[in-house]
This record gives sequence, C-alpha cells and structure tokens, in this order.
Amino acid sequence: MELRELRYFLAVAQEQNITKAAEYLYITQPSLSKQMQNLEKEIGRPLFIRGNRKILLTEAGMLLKKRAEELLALYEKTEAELSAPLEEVQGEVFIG
Amino acid sequence: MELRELRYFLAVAQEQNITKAAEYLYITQPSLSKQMQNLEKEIGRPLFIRGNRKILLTEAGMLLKKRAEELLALYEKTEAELSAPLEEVQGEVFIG
DNA sequence: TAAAAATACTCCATAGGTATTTTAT
DNA sequence: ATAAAATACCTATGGAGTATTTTTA
Repeated sequence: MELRELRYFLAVAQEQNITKAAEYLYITQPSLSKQMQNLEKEIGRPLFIRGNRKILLTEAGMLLKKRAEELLALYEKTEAELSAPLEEVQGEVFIG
Repeated sequence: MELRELRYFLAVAQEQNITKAAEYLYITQPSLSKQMQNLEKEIGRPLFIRGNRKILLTEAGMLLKKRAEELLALYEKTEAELSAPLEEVQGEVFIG
C-alpha cells in the first residue's frame, strides 16, 4: 500500500469510473486498472463493486477512503511544512 | 517522499548511524545512503548533520521525524483495520 | 451494442546490490 | 588508523504505455 496507490484509489472513488479517473490522473486506463487490482490483492479484499457503468465502494473501500484522505492530508501538510521556512512551522515567531 | 523513505529515515534517526540502520532494515549501507540523499534532495534541505561517528538531525530532520511517526502510525492503523473483520472497525458491534 | 474494465505484451526508471574510494575523528 | 559515508557501476523489479479482448447493462 503506497501513497501513489491511495491517490489513485481516491480518484477512482471520486469519479466512480476507472477511465475517467485515469484521465484525471494523466495515466492510462489499463495502468490504473492494474494498480487497483494490485491494491485489492495487497489488502486481500475487494474495494470496488464493478458494474452499472459505475464503480461503487465496498465496505472495505469506504473505510480505506476515509483513511486515505487522512493519510494524504497529513502527507501534504508535512510537505508544506518542510518547504516553508522552518520558523513558521514552530508557530513561535512574531513578525512586525 | 514515499512511505519507504520515511521508514528508512526513522531507522537512521533511531540508530543515528546509516550502517546500523541499514542492517536493521536488511538493506545495504550504500542503498540507504543514497535513499537518504534522495530524500534530502526532494525536500530541498539537509535532514542530517553527519560527523562525530554519529548522525544528528537538523531542525528540518526533527520536524520530519515527528510527521513520519504520525504518518506511519496512521498507515499501520489503516493496514490493521483493513485486515481485521470489518465489523470490528466500525466499533459498533457488541459481542457476548 | 457500446462503454468500461481486463488482459497481454513491451519498455524504462529506479530501488537495491557489489566493489571501492573518500571522509572525518 | 579506522569506522562510517559516499561514489561508481550493474541488475532486476514493477509502474506505465500500446494494442486488443472481454465484460456487463
């Protein structure tokens, strides 16, 4: 389970469609399809119910969605903090 | 910035020594050394002060350590939840 | 019958390895 | 003088692509 896979997973959950999610991510449909199969295999349970021209999340899928959002939010916060001047991170510096 | 790199980084921060951390991680010293250089390049600032037979963390390194611990804890929690029966995850099922 | 997903390959970027050199105390 | 880190180079795994076939409503 890599951050890349979580990003891809959220795109699929959002678009409810692998083809559209792949466009959004600027990768091809087969690549994304394979990544999602790998993710399901790693986790050991299905994440999607494929059909009806829409992809829906299983219970495990809904749980993963919640956690993936938390993980990526924390990840992005970390990146932002590390690219900002370090003083700002501490929240202890007063300007002006 | 990948989860793998964060795991490696925490091992180095813990051992204060790339060679020992590499042993702990079951990878070679040059591989770990290169990964840490890549991580520092990605982040755009040094994470370590090398010398004195010990590696110490810079301010950015100390911040990353905190965030990496949070990220990996959330990651492991997620993995555990997904490999447990789903009912247990919801925290809404009463047994006995 | 037509979207969408899956399969079957090919390619290449990079994680990881071995051997060696450089750096600091 | 010596332990640790860095460098140089090689290998192989797997992420991503193109072309095509299978699903399913």
